[in-house]
Amino acid sequence: MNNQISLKVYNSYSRQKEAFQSITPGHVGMYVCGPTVSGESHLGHARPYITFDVVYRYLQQLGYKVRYVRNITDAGHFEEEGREAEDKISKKAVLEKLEPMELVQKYTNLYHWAMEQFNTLKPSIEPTATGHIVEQIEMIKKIIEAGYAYESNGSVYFDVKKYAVSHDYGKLSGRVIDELLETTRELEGQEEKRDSADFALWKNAAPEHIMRWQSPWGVGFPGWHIECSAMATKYLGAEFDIHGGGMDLLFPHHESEIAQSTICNHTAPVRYWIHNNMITINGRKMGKSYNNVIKLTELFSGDHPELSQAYHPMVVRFFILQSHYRSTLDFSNEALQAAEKGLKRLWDAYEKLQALVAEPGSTGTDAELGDKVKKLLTEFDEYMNDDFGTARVLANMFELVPVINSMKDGIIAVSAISADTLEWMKKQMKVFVEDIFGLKAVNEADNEKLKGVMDLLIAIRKEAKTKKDFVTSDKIRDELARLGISLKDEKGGGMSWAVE
RNA sequence: GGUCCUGUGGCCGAGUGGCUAGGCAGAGCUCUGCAAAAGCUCCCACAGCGGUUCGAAUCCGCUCGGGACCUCCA
Repeated sequence: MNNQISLKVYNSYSRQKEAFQSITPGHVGMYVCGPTVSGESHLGHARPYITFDVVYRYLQQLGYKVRYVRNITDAGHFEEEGREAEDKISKKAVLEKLEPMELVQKYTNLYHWAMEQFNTLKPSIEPTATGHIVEQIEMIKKIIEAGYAYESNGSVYFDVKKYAVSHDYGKLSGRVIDELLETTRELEGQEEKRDSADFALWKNAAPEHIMRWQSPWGVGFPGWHIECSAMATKYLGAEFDIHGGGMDLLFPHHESEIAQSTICNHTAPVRYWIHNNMITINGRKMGKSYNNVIKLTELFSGDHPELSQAYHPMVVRFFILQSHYRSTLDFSNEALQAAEKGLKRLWDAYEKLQALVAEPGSTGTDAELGDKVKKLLTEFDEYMNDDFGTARVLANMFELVPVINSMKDGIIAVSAISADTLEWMKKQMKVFVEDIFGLKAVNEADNEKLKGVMDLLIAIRKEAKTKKDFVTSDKIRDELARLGISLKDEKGGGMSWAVE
């Protein structure tokens, strides 16, 4: 609990790191913008979910009871405001000859599957937009009553100009309201708005719309910002601690959320806005409009022209953790392959560490080494508390790797560090590697039968080696390698194996 | 065009006034029947030009390059 007071997070709203203090002591409310399930998730989507998964895990590690709300946008927003009276989901449903909800279900399932591959924890609540139409309508009503929204031709718009008179519209995204008001766009349907900066709370639905609901303003569907405001308010209250999402949502999505919720609830909704940066490919943001999307299914199977091989979900997770969440992260095969090897090295050492046994009562024969280890371990907490510095923690872990390997190989005696330090290292590594970073073994290896077979093969190979029958010993190792099982001789005559 | 971010060694990426980041790749050595793994050592970078400072990759200015948002977007 001591760490709770030293956590600092970068708040996009103030543009600086702030000491984190939850509204309700011991509790944290966190809302993260979830996926629009009108298509498959891609590598770019993986970043926020893994980033905020680590935030979620870390807050819990600090002793907070966290309510983590991550929505599913299944209501389909219009393609481009006012231009096409057609929502994404209904459009694609026609193409694929599926019911809208069937399509939504398909991609929701796929998304859940991918999240499971990444070993992300499930959110506390995963509300859907279609399940909260009533709440959204109620919220819009309140905004109209307050005088900050108006109805126009069956649609409802938020009055940005009026809001800006008394509120700081544009602060989060660094927008200047006058400039926004000047922006003139020749868009169809724009005449419904009093001002081009206004945004839709409710859109009247053209007859071809499949997803449509009855409202006080006629048949239509909710605007694309209101669902988050409505669901966050419902499950986290008028004011809550953390709102997360990608930086590309800063404007207009999150800016609009602030405006809506502020009018409706008479308070700014969010204490800490946290935004992750983009994953780029060849220096360019990954996104549909750039035609450079690598879907998660493709990433895991290697089936994409940009990919020279398949990448395991844990490799991707590790790759993302190796950079700071607020920096752009550039995808390349080289970088992913480096991550793959790095993760293997780290994980191997991690497993070796857990198998080390301390000498009871040992106080450590190498004080310098002991101090170094303790310093590296202490910094885990320090770095995480400094705006979730996962990359720096990993760097420290890699500094521990040679120490661990040397102990395993007997180059350094286990007793070089005290029993207490070793125990702490084992525990601290476990907490960070598994509990906070959410990493797990890449290969699902060991079942009992395979283990039995391997024990047998190892025994035969040992015998052969003793007899200098290297033909047999090499045959065993080489044939296993062909099957994807690596067998390694170790110092002291032992052998270890792993499924690659 | 406006707003903002950014430019680190072969590649990826931390860091941010003085102290080796780290990973991957590469070179050498040790260990080893061979191999793999592992250990040790080397490769010591911060776009360019000025300025501030005892001292700058880190602060300021300019130049050049890259990017994000301003429209759906993680």
